[in-house]
Amino acid sequence: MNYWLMKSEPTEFSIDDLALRPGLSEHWDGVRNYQARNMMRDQMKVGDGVLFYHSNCETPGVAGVAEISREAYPDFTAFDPAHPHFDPGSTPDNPRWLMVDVRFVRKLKRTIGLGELKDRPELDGLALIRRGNRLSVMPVTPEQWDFILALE
DNA sequence: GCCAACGTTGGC
DNA sequence: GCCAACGTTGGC
Repeated sequence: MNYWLMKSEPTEFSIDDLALRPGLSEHWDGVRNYQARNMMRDQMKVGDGVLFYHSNCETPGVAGVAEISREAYPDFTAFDPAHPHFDPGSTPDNPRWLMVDVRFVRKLKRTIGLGELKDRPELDGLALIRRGNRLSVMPVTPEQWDFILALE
């Protein structure tokens, strides 16, 4: 079993939104980075743990826990010219982008802020806090997973 | 293959 | 709103 951190802007899709979805599950569209796509395609399995991270907002940080509920399949938002995530280079016959489904597990009692994560030497290797990091999907080690959730 | 220009991400 | 950092694009 693997662990992940996935970023979303809460104004677009937040942990609270996920909790309101039927079946508590929703597709995770809009990943447009090859490194992130490859991790989803090659490594993400049903049941993997996900730290739900709120980005580009008032309190950036880990806001909840989710799990992978469906493995990678074509991101259909790339096929729709009217969709903000449209990519003419991706077609149903030859999809360039993939998505997974995630299921709500729980919302944290408080958001564990980015600054707090940066302060912890135990998390030095975490991709999230590497300078200039732009991955929206990144791996988390079991040790990092336990450590972050213990901060709650 | 190089690299400048551009668009995006995301913290602040 | 600003801007640093990054990935992608495309001319050459």
